[in-house]
Amino acid sequence: MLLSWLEDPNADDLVAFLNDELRQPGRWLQVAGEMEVEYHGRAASMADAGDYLLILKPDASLQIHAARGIKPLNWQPQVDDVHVMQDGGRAVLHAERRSPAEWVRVAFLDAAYAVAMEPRDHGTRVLQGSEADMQRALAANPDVIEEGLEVVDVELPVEVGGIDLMGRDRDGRWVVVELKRGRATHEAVHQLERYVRHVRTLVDGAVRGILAAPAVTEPARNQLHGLDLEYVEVDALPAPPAEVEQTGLFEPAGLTQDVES
Amino acid sequence: MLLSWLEDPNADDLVAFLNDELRQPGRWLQVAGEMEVEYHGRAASMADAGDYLLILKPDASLQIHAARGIKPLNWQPQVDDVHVMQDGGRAVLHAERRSPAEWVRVAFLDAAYAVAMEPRDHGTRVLQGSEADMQRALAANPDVIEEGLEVVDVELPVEVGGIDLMGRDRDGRWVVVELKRGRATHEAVHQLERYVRHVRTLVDGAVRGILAAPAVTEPARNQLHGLDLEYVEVDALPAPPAEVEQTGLFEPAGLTQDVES
DNA sequence: ACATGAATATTGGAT
DNA sequence: ATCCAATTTTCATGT
Repeated sequence: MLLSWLEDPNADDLVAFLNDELRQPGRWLQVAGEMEVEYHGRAASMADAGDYLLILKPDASLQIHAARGIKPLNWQPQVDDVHVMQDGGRAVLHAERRSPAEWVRVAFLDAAYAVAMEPRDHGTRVLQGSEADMQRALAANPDVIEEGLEVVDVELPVEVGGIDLMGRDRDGRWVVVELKRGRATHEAVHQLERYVRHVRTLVDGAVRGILAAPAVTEPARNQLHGLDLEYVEVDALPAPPAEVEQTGLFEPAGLTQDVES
Repeated sequence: MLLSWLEDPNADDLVAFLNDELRQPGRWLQVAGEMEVEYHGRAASMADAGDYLLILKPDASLQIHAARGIKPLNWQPQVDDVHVMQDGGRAVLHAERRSPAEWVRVAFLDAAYAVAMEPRDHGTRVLQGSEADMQRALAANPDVIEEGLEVVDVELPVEVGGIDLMGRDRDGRWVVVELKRGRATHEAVHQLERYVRHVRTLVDGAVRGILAAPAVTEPARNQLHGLDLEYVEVDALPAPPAEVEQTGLFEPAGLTQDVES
């Protein structure tokens, strides 16, 4: 991964560097240091001077991270125009998005470093344990939900939304199944209730509603019972996550380190 | 912002560097280069070798970014333990979280650089235009929703959830108001319908339901009408976002640059 | 620790 | 372009 970089640049050098690099396609930039950040658009925010990390990716997404949290302090999923200029002796970056109309302005008070990378094509990524995976697995093997259950439809669109699994139990009753990959809340119960109520207007005979999830919140479980709906415990992942000790691969040869919290 | 850094380190140097820096509290680390990333926990994922950016913040949050998108490829909001070690000639970082049990493993195939920063205390940040702001503004000035509306309660907890605004109109009828800071969808309509239905079981007389948002999706609007509920357009931000041209502050002295997409 | 609901949610898919 | 639903959602705020 080619890269060029600047340490502790002054405003002139930083402006020149950024303008230079932004002219090249495919660049991935990072600038760290003391900044002020302002945003106007879907909301509006203003951050006083602080030490932040600005990331500008080759896909023209921008994010500014503070020293804590997963989520950026400010961001823009798609930057349509970016300008870098000098303003009052400071390097200033202005990123604009057309739709929705919004902009982020970063004033660099004291840049610690700036890096421009040129990443090669990234590798592929596979993810297991999504709700779609669950749906596929359960559609192929409905017995996990209930002995004798037959799946008739998957992601069946009805007026009030999409029914995850539609089936018939061993007694021929219709069964509406709502899936959640995580702990199901009362929202999931409301969804299921809506679907069941809707299906009851469409078909004759009994209609059962089953919430299938690895866990339910206590209030949700109570609501379920009150509405005469059912809960079945279903895991999102086929196998439980392997522990470090179980794999045996990652025994620390280096230092064992507890992270500060 | 103090920092130390390494360019194009070999496995030994990277392991030593990371172990060294992780021992210090308050460090903010970034490592860029070719990596393999594996995750097991709430889900499971595996990313082939690719150019990524790993960020380990002083609050013990970890994220690994690919060259596109706002969201990281992998992350961990709270790392309880990290180990850095050598494995088959590669530097390997293993980050573990206890609850929920999950881990991320990063194998560095070709690190381009590693930086350790020590950020000072960050500045303060103010955000305008949240739903809470909307709620406050409308509670203080309900005429924006409707002439003569009187707000009786804010965030009123009822069995089926929390009612954003509860009021009475000029004719003394109860009014349930559901707020959305963005475009309201059919989910908001369902929420409002639930609240209105519930309130009707609690009080005598007519109960109106109003969805207050800057916009509604077309299906949601149709559902509203079908349920005899109402929509009022309300902006989340007091003033529209200022354009670059309007401020006059950010005229590019530097290069005007269109970002590649 | 658990539950709840907002978020500049982002992201991918369907229409 | 719009709408919809999942997300390892994260995050703040209650209880």
